[in-house]
Amino acid sequence: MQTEKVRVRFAPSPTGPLHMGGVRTALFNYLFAKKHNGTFVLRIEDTDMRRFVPGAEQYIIEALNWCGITPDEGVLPSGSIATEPCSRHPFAPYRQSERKAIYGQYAKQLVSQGDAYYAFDTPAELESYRLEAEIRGETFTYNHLVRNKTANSLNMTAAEVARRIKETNDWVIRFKVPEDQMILMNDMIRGNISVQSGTLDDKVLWKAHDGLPTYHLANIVDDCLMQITHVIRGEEWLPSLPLHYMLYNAFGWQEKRPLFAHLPLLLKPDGKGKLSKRDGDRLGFPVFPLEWTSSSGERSRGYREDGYYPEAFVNLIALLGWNPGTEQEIFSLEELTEAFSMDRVIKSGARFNPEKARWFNQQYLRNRSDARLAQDFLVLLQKKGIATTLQKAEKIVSLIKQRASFVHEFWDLSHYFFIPPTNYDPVYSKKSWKPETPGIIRQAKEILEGCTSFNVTSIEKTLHLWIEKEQLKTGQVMNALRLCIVGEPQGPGIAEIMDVLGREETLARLDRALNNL
RNA sequence: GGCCAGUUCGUCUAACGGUUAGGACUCAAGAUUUUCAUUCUUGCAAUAGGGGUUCGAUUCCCCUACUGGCUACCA
Repeated sequence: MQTEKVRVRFAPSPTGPLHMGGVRTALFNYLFAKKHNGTFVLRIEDTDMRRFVPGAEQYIIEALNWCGITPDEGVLPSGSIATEPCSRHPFAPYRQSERKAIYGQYAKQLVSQGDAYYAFDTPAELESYRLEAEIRGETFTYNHLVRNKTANSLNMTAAEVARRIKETNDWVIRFKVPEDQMILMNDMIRGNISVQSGTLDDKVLWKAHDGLPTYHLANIVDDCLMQITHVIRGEEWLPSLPLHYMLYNAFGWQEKRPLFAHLPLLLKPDGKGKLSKRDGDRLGFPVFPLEWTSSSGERSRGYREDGYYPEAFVNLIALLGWNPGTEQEIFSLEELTEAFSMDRVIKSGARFNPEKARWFNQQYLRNRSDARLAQDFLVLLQKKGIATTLQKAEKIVSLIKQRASFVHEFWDLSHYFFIPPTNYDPVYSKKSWKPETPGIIRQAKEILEGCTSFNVTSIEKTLHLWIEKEQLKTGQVMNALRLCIVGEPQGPGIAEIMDVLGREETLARLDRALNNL
């Protein structure tokens, strides 16, 4: 076990918006770091220039920021990636494209040690190997059998190699996987894993043309240089773990090799496979923390724009693949940090459930103070062109909040406070508007006019006294009043609504209903 | 196809050899209520299959099935 300070990193590629699985990986890294008083580093792995997407890096930073899982190292206060070393960011730059100069020597070291080699296969040649294998019903694996037959630095003189490198651009550096070696690995979540090296292929470490290493080389070199102690990443990386172990061994870095934890994947709510961008559109829920518009103008919705609280979002993704072992389900980021432990991470993939996501937000909405909700409500009302006071907004919020999961639902739940009903729910009318009802409403009007102070308790008291005296049915009267005032069978207690509306508006609505029904 | 990992209610999960297999979401029923909702109560619903090991397997081992990932000069 490491005795030095815990250092973890989240190392996304800027190939598009980070999806919720990526955020979860970042979150677990963050939680692990905080739990152990360690450092959470953000590093941008942009070694594939063809897949680079402008704006993706900024999106990643903004998304993490929205979630409150901000990196300790790698990102400047301005929100940009640190490019110059300083006390806070000692290993800058943190963008791999800016670290180009570093990787070359390590690739060359492996070649000169005999752990890697120059391979001169053209793309066309590789393609034909694949085709041949396919005809035999196999998948082409670039292994020791292949490297013995192809043109590479293993089977030519140094002079020939030098000549080839000079003359062509079609060369890569491949890792030379031992022919027959049992690779023993350990994962913090899965325990011991072993694999025969003979089943592995000679992965490309250095690409032709763009002068950049592949993920594998850059990742190992940077993790070592940046003194990363724990690599927490998605399960899709598990098949690369043997290569990464071999790389650490080849460099003689086995002492510095971090501990690995491969997180279970997030799966589609239905059907097969891991959660993808498309599922959101198809099933009607966001897969991204923030809204994203692609260069082609295609828009993907975000949790933020859908009205989720970042706390709720973080809470719900934290419980996908991890649980505290208690029955607690609602956790602040601080509580998560306290409760998190890697040995309670689940091994199997977690199917995402959008309904439970809603429920989480509902919990957070309920726990918000009326004052805070009223602020948001006011903004929403403003967009509808409705002016009201903070006091009134707060009062209405307190009456409707337990019916909502999102703030944007407030309007549907409260419009009748601001706009009198123009049409009356037909089913409800049929049920509550009887021949004798107009008479009752007229009487109710008089009663309400005479009600000394127009507040909830006095309205209720007055109404009930009258109902009792006249031997009316409570339900009959209340439903009729609700029909007149709200127009539909929904909402809080009718006295509460009258209280908010005020005497004048209440009576006006009764008159209106009398004329229209 | 090959390699690796996984498999408890529909979903998220608890139980790290001994429980009537627990909780949450969803759904259903009931109670409360002037409507809707809330709240409360109850209910439906699971150890993939087959072999072992053991006094006893959800739990340990093996096989099969299924699921997922990977199999690029992508990460």
